[in-house]
Amino acid sequence: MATTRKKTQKGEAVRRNELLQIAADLFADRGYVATTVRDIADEAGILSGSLYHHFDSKESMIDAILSAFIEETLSNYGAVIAEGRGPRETFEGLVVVSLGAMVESRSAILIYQNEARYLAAESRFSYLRDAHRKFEEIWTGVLEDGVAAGVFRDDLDPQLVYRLVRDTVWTAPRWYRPGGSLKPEKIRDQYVAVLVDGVAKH
Amino acid sequence: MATTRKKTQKGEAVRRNELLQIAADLFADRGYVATTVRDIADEAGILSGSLYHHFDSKESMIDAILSAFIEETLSNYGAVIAEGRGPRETFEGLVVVSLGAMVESRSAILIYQNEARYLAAESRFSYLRDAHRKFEEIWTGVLEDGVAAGVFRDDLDPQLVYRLVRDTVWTAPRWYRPGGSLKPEKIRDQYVAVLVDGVAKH
DNA sequence: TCGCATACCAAGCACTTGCTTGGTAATCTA
DNA sequence: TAGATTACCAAGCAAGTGCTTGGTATGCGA
Repeated sequence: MATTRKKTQKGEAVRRNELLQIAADLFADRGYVATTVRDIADEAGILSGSLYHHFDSKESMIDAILSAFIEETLSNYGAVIAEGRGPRETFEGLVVVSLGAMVESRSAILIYQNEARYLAAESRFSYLRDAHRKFEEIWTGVLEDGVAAGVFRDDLDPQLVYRLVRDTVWTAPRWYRPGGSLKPEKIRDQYVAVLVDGVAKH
Repeated sequence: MATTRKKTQKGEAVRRNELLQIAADLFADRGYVATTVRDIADEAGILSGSLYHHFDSKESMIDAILSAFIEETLSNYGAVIAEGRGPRETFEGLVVVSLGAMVESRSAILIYQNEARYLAAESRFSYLRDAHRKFEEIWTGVLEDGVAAGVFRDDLDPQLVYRLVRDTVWTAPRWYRPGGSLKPEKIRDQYVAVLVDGVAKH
């Protein structure tokens, strides 16, 4: 009867997400330009034209991937800030959730790192510039608080240290291998230790 | 006559290097795959077919760019090691020359960062894997020395910290703008301060 | 059981890609 | 000054690109 208002044969959005995951893995692996719609279709076991039943274009695929990643990351950052702890703990929290995304959103991070720069020039992807600015504001805000509170080094340049830390945590997915012997917890602990000691006043 | 054994109308290798620099800037900017031979030729003021008078293929261009960069970097690292100073000073020296390359070899670094991973799979570019291994040996060697000497933190994992530092210094060329208001010396000082304090024992 | 939406296939179009070919004006060498 | 070399142009080819079109088998709701 009709508790489910709409129900298709396989779950309308399920297949779409499957295809997005396949596309994301390929984009991350080979690069967006080097990945063809035929590559994606092959991996999904369909023909290239059939992708256009689910998506307007190849571009709309990377759009969906990047939008979801940004939304989730901003949400995670917001949760850390909302805890309202001290600069040192908040900084550590941002590092931890960034490295945590390495496990859950590895492909999306790699795509964001590799493709966002030139995509952001197109109006369709202007939200990338907004996200970029928000990320920077969050990180530099915490760093400035820490300097003002006297827990971070006096000579710390928030913008430069933000870039250092950002490059560090967002580049780790390049070499991190899910399921490998190098556990994310160990990476996290070493990174937190070095970065926190690096920014702290001694 | 004839102190110059060979002398062509413009200096044989000069034009080749001009074209390589143009190609490097484009590869760095748009990515190797996304850059067409027509792009390179346009920038050089010639037609695409004319490039093949100077180069066998598009691939041989990126080959020449990466080979030169690796040779120079290994040479620079070797000079730092050869000074035979302590782990802390040697570590600092490696950071400094890496960031120095950001100014002189910016495009090559970006290409190495963005394209080396998948190129290394091809036999033609197997030297990339060798270089990668040498880089790692140099950095982890210094880190291990520092731990053994008691100047670096006891819990330091050389391989992980190498990756952190490597990602940090080699990613900076992504946002560094030559000739901009942000001077390389300032970047260098901040990075050295944070990284050295991050790895040092307190 | 009928009508319809879903999820695909088969074929191919317009365009771009790296690269090749045949030729030519300018310069260097003997 | 004659021949060779250099550095390019003009034209185009084969392969591959994203995407479109028209069609079809399958399952769902009424």
